[in-house]
Amino acid sequence: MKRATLRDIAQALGVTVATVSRALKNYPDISTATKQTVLAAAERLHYAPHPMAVKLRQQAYKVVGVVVPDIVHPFFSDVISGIVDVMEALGYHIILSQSNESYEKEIRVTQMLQATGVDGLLVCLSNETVSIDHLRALQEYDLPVVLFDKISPSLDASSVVTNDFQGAYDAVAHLLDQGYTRVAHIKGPPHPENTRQRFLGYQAALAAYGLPFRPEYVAECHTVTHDEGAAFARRFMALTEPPQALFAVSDSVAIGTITALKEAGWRVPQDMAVIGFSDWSVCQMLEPSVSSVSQPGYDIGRRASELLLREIRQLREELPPEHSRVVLDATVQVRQSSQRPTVG
Amino acid sequence: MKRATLRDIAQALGVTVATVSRALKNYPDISTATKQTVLAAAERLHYAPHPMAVKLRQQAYKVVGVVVPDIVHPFFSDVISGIVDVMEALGYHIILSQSNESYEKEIRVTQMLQATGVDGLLVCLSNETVSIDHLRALQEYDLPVVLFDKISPSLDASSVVTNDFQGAYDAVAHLLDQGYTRVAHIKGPPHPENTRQRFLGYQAALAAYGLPFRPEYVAECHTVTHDEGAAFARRFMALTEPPQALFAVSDSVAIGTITALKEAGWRVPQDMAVIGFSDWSVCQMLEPSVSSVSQPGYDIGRRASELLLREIRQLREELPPEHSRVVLDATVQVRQSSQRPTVG
DNA sequence: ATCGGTAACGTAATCGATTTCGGAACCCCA
DNA sequence: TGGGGTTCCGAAATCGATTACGTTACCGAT
Repeated sequence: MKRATLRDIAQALGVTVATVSRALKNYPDISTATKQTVLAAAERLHYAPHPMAVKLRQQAYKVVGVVVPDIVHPFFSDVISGIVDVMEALGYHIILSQSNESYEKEIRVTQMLQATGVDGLLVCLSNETVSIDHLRALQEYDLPVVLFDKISPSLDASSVVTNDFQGAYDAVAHLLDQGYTRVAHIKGPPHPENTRQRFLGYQAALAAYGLPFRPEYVAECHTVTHDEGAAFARRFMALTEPPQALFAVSDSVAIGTITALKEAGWRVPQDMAVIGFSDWSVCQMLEPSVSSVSQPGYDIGRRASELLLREIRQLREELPPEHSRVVLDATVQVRQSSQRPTVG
Repeated sequence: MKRATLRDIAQALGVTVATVSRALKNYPDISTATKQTVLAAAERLHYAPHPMAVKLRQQAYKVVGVVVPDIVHPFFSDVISGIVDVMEALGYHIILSQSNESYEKEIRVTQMLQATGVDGLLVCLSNETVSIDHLRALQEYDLPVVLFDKISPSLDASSVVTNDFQGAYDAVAHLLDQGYTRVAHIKGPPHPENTRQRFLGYQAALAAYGLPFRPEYVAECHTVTHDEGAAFARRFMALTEPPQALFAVSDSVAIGTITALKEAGWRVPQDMAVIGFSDWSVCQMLEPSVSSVSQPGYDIGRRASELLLREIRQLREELPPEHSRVVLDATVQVRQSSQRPTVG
């Protein structure tokens, strides 16, 4: 079965395509009688507008591109879910690409997205990304770009991120509020701004509570994995004065430390309290349940989508584009692993 | 900066758009000299073909639609990842939609995808879906559809699924091989074919090992959650002759049972062995680590994509469409929760 | 001088929908 | 009877790129 075109309807009724088009769009200067017959014929012939013909005319695609480093990651699943919900409600579709944390591939996919026709782009930069010229190039051609999660301050664009500093600060404050004075931190690699902010939040909390910064209580990850967490936990346990509590840059690292602590016969939280970052769903299922800082992934997706849609609208109305930088709070989820037993 | 069109180049060089088009596509009947100047001008004016104009002419969009019940689900993340990898390699993009396990929404999004212009569709049916008329309608208009995971035998289309029967059979056989004779099963609701197959695999394994089917050892979930697993575990423990091992329809249910068992002072696997289904990444992190049957999500995505691309190709070459039904094996991941201690 | 051949490019239709600019037919009223 | 105003619709341009079909000019051959 072939789809009918405007011409098919026009020929069937002995009118022109112009009339058919206007009748279908309910223009006032088409008689009611004609509209009725056109509508009937459209129904009968299974008419549906040809999507590309419309998009060519309208110069609007109702599609936005989304680039994430890794689709298989619960945080990005949340973000994507938020994006889809907002976009779908307004009749937009999303095209999904992943950069695999590769700078090269990020360039490739953004260019492919532009070439395939999108009204805008939502991008989370890869960890490898250093220059953002490829995104500037898109903006030069009037393609709005909104960054989320991993952003670059050097790109003049809207962005939505988690308040990593505040989340880290709150996590450490939660530990300090319980009377701990020796709190360690396993930080991420220096480059992604996010993990650097978590480290700064850790430092700021210590300072706010009048505690000294002790370098022997800080370890720096390279791979940010379970195993690295375990290794650092063993290092901390070997200290003459081990920390009482630990804030880890990610949940995988936090869980790794807990595994190592338990293997060494240390109890969590009695012998060491632990809190992670990201609030993976596994945190609730572990024994003990793991405290963590939850990032508002779904909301990040929503807000980023709204900003992008606003810029698309402004562009169509030839208004100057407004950029906003949104920072969403992270919230501490207190569970067993960081609850200090009532001090005797 | 505005993107240049063929006409811009043509006017700049005093030739026609036809010449420019052919020069850019390296047609033999264009002189080398002309090709050079056209290429140079194209470069200079930042020419890029207008995507919609090309797609309108070619009647091919290089885009496929993907419909899943729920984006925020590790299994579907895996599938999507496989789809993206295959599609991107061939220059195809994917448009992502979710049905939220709603039949109504599944109809809406499939129609929207057709209307927005895709070359084909990859669909995982929602649990609510009863009729598949909406997919038949797509096929009527020569839009290839490939189903995966949740499929419908009544649709004449290619499909890719996990061998739930075999996975369940192997899981139960793994338990029986260790000498257990009283093995319980927490089954899913009757409707999705997948969970029914797991139940059938359970029964088949019992029969193959010459063991009776004992109705008191079977419980049926409605919500398929952690809490339901816990409740059924308590029921099994209360039996005068409790089962020695348990096969759960999902990991969340399996983990729920383990929680309840531990709360009641039962040890896993010593007092009851447990194995789940899906192999979520949390299984490796729990204490004890949880055995499970892993579904090949990434491969399902890959195979489904390949089948869809084949049908798209066949359609373009006016060949009769070939349908294939692929069934991929699930593999048992044996961990601590199902390893019988050496019997004394 | 004429013909056939070919290299190199132009003309125009096409994909399907939208929209601007008219234009015919009709009515009303002076 | 003729000017002005509606009503309703057609003609044609437009969005860019692609391509079947011509056409021109120039070559060597007869």
